[in-house]
Amino acid sequence: MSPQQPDETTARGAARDQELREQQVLAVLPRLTQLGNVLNRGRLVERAMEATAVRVDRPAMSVLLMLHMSDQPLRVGEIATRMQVVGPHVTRQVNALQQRGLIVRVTDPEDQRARLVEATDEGKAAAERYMRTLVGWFADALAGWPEQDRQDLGRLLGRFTDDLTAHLATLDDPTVSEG
Amino acid sequence: MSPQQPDETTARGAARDQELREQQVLAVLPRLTQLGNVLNRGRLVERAMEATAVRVDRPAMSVLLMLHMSDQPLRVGEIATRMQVVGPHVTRQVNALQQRGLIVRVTDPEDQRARLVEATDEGKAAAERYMRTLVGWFADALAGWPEQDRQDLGRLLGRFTDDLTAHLATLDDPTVSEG
DNA sequence: GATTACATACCTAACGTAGGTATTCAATAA
DNA sequence: TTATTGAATACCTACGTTAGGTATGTAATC
Repeated sequence: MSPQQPDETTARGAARDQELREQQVLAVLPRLTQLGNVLNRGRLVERAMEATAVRVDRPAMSVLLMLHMSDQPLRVGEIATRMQVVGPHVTRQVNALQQRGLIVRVTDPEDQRARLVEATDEGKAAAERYMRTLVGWFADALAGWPEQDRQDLGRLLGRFTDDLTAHLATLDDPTVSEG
Repeated sequence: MSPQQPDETTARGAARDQELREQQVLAVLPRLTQLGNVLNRGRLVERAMEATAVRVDRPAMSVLLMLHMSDQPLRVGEIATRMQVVGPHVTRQVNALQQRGLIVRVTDPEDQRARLVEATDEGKAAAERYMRTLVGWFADALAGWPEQDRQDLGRLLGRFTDDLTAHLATLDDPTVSEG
């Protein structure tokens, strides 16, 4: 600790700060793993579908939700982009949803190569029920939290995701600087 | 808003509070999805293995990390429990790690039904390199954060995971009350 | 004619389930 | 006390399922 400068601006201070961050990350990493386990292997989606009598599989529900949140018909490619998956994956799910009558495909009048995917009334109702159930569960889990903590969680989680995404991008492409 | 009581204790206040929570959850859910995508499909694990010249697949690395963090040999069943997976899955990964010389299996002298899995020197070094790389990335991503935010993220993420796990458990088994 | 938007067919990774073998434990018979 | 035997435990092997990706074909557009 230099007597001239605050600790953080000295070389030793920066090193100690980095070490502190690494300690904190070491504590957070298992939490992230655990959270992933709860969300994926806890069959959260499957249980919500059971509770709301919607019987499609997980990625299909994901497509249906995407449509529901967009409030307008979407192209297959647009759905794929928003879900960050490749086209054929969406095509499969759209096929399944169509067979169950939850969506319809119409050729885009503006470009006949493209298909517009739109939820049917039944599809919209199913998505709405499903989402209410899921959101209700999460909201209940947070019911005992102080308002400030709930706000902070949303804020920090969002920033964390963004910063992590940005930082990982720089590992691939070092010409991009992180704002 | 009753003039007699603070809003939160009235029926209308509680309903509004619930609605507020649901709004906040609606904002958080996409973030969780996005975070899951970054962590899983961002091939984070694969890239860290590439960077540290460890070439096993993801679940195998997960087993190796588990061993590394325990600082002592573990049984196959114990690894499975800690990873929240079934035994055969661990067996597969242990087989792969053994073939690459990163771990050894020895019969547990205290119970010859069981196998103790222990990292070799090479395995320990690989796990250490891998973890340093990964933790470094996360720590760098959080480098610009105020110290308070980093602390809060760890705290809230941990509590969120715990509360969510507990709440989901009550959905299966309503006899359990949530502390 | 080149490109775009989608569909179809096939492949892979990360699990899970089913069922088998080797070892231990606990109860009973000799 | 020792031998026996049924049940439980710990693991392994084989196979199925799910959520994605890759490669390639076809129709519409530029």
